Amino acid sequence: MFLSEFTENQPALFQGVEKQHHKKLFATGQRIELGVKENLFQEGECAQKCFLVLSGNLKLTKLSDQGKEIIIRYIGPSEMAAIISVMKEKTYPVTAVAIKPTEIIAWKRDAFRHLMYQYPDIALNMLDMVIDRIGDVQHRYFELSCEMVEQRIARTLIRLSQQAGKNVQDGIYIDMPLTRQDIADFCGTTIYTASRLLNMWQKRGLIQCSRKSLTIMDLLMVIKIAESHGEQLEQNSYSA
Amino acid sequence: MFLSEFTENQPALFQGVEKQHHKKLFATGQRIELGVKENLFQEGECAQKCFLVLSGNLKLTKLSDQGKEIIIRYIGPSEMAAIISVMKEKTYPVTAVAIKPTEIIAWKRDAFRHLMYQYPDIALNMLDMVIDRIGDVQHRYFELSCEMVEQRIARTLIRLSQQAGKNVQDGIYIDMPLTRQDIADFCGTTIYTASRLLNMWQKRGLIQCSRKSLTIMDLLMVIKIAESHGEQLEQNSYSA
DNA sequence: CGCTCTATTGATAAACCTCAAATACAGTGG
DNA sequence: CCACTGTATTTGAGGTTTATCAATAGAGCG
Repeated sequence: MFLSEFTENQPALFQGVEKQHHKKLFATGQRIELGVKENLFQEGECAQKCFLVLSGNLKLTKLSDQGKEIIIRYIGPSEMAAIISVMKEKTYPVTAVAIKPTEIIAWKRDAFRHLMYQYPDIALNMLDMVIDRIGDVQHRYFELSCEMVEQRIARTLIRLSQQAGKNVQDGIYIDMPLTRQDIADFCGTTIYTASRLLNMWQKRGLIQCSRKSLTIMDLLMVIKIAESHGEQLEQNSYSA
Repeated sequence: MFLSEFTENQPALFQGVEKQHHKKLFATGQRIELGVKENLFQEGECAQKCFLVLSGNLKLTKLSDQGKEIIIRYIGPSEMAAIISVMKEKTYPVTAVAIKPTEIIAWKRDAFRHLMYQYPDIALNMLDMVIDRIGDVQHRYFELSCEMVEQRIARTLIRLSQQAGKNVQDGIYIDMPLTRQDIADFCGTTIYTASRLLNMWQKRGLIQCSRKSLTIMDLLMVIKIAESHGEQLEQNSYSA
């Protein structure tokens, strides 16, 4: 984790950081238009901020021209977002939605830039983080480009389980409120296809899902599907 | 452009940079496995490098498990690549192919990291650059997710014309050797579909293409296709 | 002028989206 | 606790886009 690492190594530096941030709490469902200058946390004076999630989860989404919502990623505790606000003048249309009560701290653009100038460690940490991000997006680009829906949904489940999975008696429970629409939007398919596949997997005992919960019972099998090179495992997916 | 900006503002700093880089020339078709430690520019001692293109063009690609090639991006003069090598220990499987004779300068991992520590401007410039990159990938992720092949190919042409376009008498000539396969790989379709569409556009006078050259005659119309919300302009694409 | 590699073109089929309709569910107020 | 209502999900049928396959044609090269 970026910040804690940093603060552990150099507690003195964090004093300065501490002074310049703002704490905020968002209720479930609350939306923050990251792209709108005047709207970022409702503080007109200096809206260009980046932030760190302390607790809860945010969903970062973007709306296409045709009204289709795409989920960029989910972020949870210890993850940062909106670094772009710090580096770029121009705004860009991304929305963050709290899917749980979420606590964040934010830095103003100039304060954060100043910090990075003053303490190159911060800049390098940011760079490191942003490069991880590129890896992620690029990987998902690949999946979309090469893989079939079945594999992509499987990967989505794996991804979610890595980020918000909790070991429970009968598998890995994904501790986030997710709709079918969310899952579909996260891997570039439709709610219908997602529904069909999830139900099939449930029948086969791979997962256990209801409206509000999702548990992976057989992770190995899900991984197998994600990594199958497109060939059908067992029966045809769309039959039965 | 990152480096020139930097050198103009602080010529003294560049002296240090100058000393620590390596110049290399690649012939057309030469491949560089960026992911293989021992192979990056054939200098085993310290393979983790990032580089800047001085002249020519490189194609950055990644091979999928199923053998499908995906083009990550093309880079030309003044663009950097492989920053990931500087920030991450782990290697990752990307290949750069020179599609023209290409001259680059490279920095060793440690040298570049040191530079960034010493001169935060460099780190911030890198951060800025990497964030631009995220924007690009993310945008292409969107396109793949929401748009039809026709629009994506149109966007690819626009993108290429922005990067390597030269104004000529009858349009914008794209100054890069591109095969149909390249165009297909760049926007996530097949050579067949790309061929069909390009030929159709040629018949309609939008572009002029042969095996080795590609000229956009009617950029406005290409933009219109790229931004059409999926509805057919004129006849059905696959007929005629 | 054969040989190889790339491009074209037609036919076919697969994957998946779209639409419509039915059903299940969660929350709410009585 | 139950009926009610609005939303989320499921499911089927049909259609579209685009990949795949196969075969041919063309370009460049020694």
